[in-house]
Amino acid sequence: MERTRPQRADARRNYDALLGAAREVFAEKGTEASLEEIARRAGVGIGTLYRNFPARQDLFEAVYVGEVEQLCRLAGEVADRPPWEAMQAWLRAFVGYAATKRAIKEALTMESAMFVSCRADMYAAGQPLFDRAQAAGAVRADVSFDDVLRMVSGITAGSYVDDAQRERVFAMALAGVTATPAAPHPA
Amino acid sequence: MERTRPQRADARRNYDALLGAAREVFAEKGTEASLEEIARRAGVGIGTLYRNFPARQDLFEAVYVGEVEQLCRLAGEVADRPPWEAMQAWLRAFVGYAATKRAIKEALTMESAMFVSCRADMYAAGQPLFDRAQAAGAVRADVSFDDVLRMVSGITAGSYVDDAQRERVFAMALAGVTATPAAPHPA
DNA sequence: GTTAAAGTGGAGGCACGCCTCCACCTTAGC
DNA sequence: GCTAAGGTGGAGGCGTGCCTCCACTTTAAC
Repeated sequence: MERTRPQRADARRNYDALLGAAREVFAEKGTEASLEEIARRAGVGIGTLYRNFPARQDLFEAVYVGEVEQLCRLAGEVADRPPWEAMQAWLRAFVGYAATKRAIKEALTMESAMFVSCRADMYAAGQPLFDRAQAAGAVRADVSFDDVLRMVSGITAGSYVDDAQRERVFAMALAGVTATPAAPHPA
Repeated sequence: MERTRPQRADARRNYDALLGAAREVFAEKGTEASLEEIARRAGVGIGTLYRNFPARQDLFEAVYVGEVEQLCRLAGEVADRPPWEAMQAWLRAFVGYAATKRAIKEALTMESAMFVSCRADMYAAGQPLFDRAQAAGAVRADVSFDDVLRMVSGITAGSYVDDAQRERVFAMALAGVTATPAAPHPA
C-alpha cells in the first residue's frame, strides 16, 4: 500500500516478478513454501528477494494485501444484486483468489498487525452482504459470517477428483448455509 | 495387519511407542511431519524407527490401518440405527480419529497399494449407510458418498476459533447434505 | 552365569531451506 | 561516455530432516 517501491527500472521489474512468483508459489504450496523457489521462479537471486522482502511475512503480506483489496472492491460491485446472489458471488470470489487458495486457511489465524487489519477490512466488506442475506431470510439465523468463511476455506483447501466435484461440494455446503437448523429425520 | 511384530519384549515396547507417537505427531503436523520428532517423542533412537518402518509410508500406513479398521467396525455397529442418524454418527467418527485429522485430506489421494485397499475398505463400510440414508430421502439425490467424505475432510482440516465453532460449521455443512439441491432465492 | 542372536541409538554423510554479506554489475544523471 | 549510487545474486554458514551403518547393549535360552 504505502510500501516504498524500488526506484530503478530493473529493481521494479524484479519486484513485480517476485510478487507474481510468490502469488503462484504460495497458491500451490501454502504459506510454508520455499523462498528460494520463489526467487528461482522469478528469475532473480535469493539476495534480491531478501532485499525487497526482509522476512517471509513481508512477501506474503504483499501478495495478500492485493487479494484483499480486490475482494473489498468486489463487495461494493455486487451490492446491488439480490441478497443471496450477491453473497454467493462474493464467496465464490473469496475462494477463487489463487494466492490465498492454499494459504487462506492459515491466514485466517495469523497474528501480525497487517494480517489483523486486512482481515478486518475483508470482514467489513463481506459482513454487510451477509447481514443483508440473513435479514432477507436467505441465510439461517444461527450462524455467523465467520462460520461461513471458515467453512468455505476448509472446503476450498480440500482435495477433489476434479473441478466439477469441487464445485458440487461447494454448492452442497452452500445449501447448508441456507437450510433450516434442524436437520430432517425422515424415516 | 499381517505385519510381523518384533519378538523381543523391548522391541515390542518400542514398536508400540513409535506407533503411538506417530499417531500423535501425524495428527498434529500432517503426513509431512518429521520422523525424527516421532522417534524423539517415542523415546527411541531414529535408527529404531527405521528398523521398524523402513519408509515414511510404512509408518503412516501402520497408523492409518488401525484407524480404518475401527471405522469399518463402527459402520457395522451403527447399522441398526435410523438411516440419517447412523450416517451422521459414522461421519462424526470419520472426522474424529486423531491420526487422520490433519492427514486425512492428503490420504484421500495417496496411491500406494495399501492406501488404495484401505480406502476401498472404508468406502465399502460407509457406502451402505450412505445409500440407505439416500434411499430414505435423508440425503439429497445428486451427491455421492465421495462428495460428502471430501467435504467433511476439508471442513475438519480447517482452523476454527474453538471446538464449538468447528461443531457449528460441521452441522451447517451436514445440513447441506440433507437439503434440496436448488438453493432458495427469497427476496 | 554365559552367550549369541536380536535389537538399539546416534554419529555422520547428504540435501535443502534460511538468511547474511559483499564483490560485482546496472542504471540514470551529467 | 563516465561514474557513483543503487541494486544484484550467489557463496557460505547454520540449522534441520532424511536415511545408513555399525559398535554396543539387552534379551532370553540354556
